[in-house]
Amino acid sequence: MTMRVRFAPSPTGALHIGGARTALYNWLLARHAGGSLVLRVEDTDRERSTPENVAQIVDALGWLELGWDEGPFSQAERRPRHREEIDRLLGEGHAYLDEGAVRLRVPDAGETVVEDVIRGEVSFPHEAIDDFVIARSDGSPLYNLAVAVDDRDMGITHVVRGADHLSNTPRQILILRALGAEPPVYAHLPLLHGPDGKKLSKRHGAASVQELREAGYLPEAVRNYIALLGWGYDESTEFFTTPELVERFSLERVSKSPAVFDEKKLRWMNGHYLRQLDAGDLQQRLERRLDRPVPEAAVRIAQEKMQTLDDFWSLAAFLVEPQPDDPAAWDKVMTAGAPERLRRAREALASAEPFDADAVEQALRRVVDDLGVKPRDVYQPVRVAISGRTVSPGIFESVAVLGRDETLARIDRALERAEISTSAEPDMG
RNA sequence: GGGGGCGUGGUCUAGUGGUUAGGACGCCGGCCUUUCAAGCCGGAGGACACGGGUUCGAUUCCCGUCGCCCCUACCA
Repeated sequence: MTMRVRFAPSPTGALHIGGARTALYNWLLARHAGGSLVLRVEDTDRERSTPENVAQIVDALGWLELGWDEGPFSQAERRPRHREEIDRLLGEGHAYLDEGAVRLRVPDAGETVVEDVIRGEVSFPHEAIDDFVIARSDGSPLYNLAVAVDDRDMGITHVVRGADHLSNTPRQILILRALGAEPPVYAHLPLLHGPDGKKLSKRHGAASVQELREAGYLPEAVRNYIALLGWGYDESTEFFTTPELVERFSLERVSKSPAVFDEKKLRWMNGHYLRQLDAGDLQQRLERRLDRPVPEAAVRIAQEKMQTLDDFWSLAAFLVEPQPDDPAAWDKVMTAGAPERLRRAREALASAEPFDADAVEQALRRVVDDLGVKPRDVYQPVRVAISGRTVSPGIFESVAVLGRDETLARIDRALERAEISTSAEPDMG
């Protein structure tokens, strides 16, 4: 029997990183087994489900490059089908009316056992399960009923979802059995928690896929990172290409304990992916994102220090157009001796030939030697003069990319300012 | 309250009845006679939640306790 899995988000909000991970695991399983992934939108809560949220989820999956084979199906649209089964359950005595609502008859004794791939056998005593409602008094079907009917109708072989559904599973099995169907294989993934240990919610930083995208993360990095939230392959491998993930992922190795989303590690991993991109590709992604052309040379030298796409602008905007000074950077670097060192740097750069990173480096090192100062005493004023900040791509590369004319012009402007501020504060050194 | 799940350094994880408990992020320090969120090197940090067992020996098996989470809705 070929594997059929499903991703069944409820469109009551944006797709969270936890949902994204569930989608990824299902996708990996389907790809690995040559089976199918069904996208089913569980929108039977008409109060909270919105078309905008559905669109957002579809969009997020698209960005993550997690395609599906069938769907998206709307659970709400399958209501007539659910109704049929509810009537059948009623007719066969498996369910009964209670103040208009329909309740499933749950045996008083015994237990229902969930065979979970990740957690083993989990038993639920029937005494702890009430005759639960499967249809509202207006006739509309409820979650557990809809899920059970849909999973069976759609031929789902493996239900892979968050552990928050484990307690609902015996109810779904009870419905399935009353319908005369065999339950699928279940696998309940460990939940994702926020840094405070609580269930992940909007309050926990960049928790939605949209926010991750806006923050400048790469879909391939996000996939790699979330794959590792609840799963590990061996004792040291951290990076997996998507084909490797398809090949190596297995439910048996999924862990049981909840994980916490750590954006710091995602940043690190994203930086690694960013550095592997070829400059042209990165340039295209940046231009699409910033909606403006950016020079390839600037992309090339910024690449080695970026961790997110968003970092590009703060790191290299000065290469695209003049940037205002960061006052703190100015104060820190433009001390009493700075103007003299800047003047010497200007002089050396004026005659550097050709104006490339090597020549710039030689020129500036000569200034350092001649003055007998520390390298940073020369480099930092130059850096602040051209970029306005204490952080930038490599200084020699930055100067070379900026070009001689622009570099000299910016140093001149800095010199003017430095002289004004130095004479205004004669005591400063 | 009832039922269920989970518990390896701050975080993600590997692992086994006998290991110096491995890797990664983060953190700290050094190097790159330049900043740095990059790179390289080094370091601190865990007696594997706690208490009992079983065992020659338990992080690994059993029981209990505690903690956290989930379900217990005419939400999903």
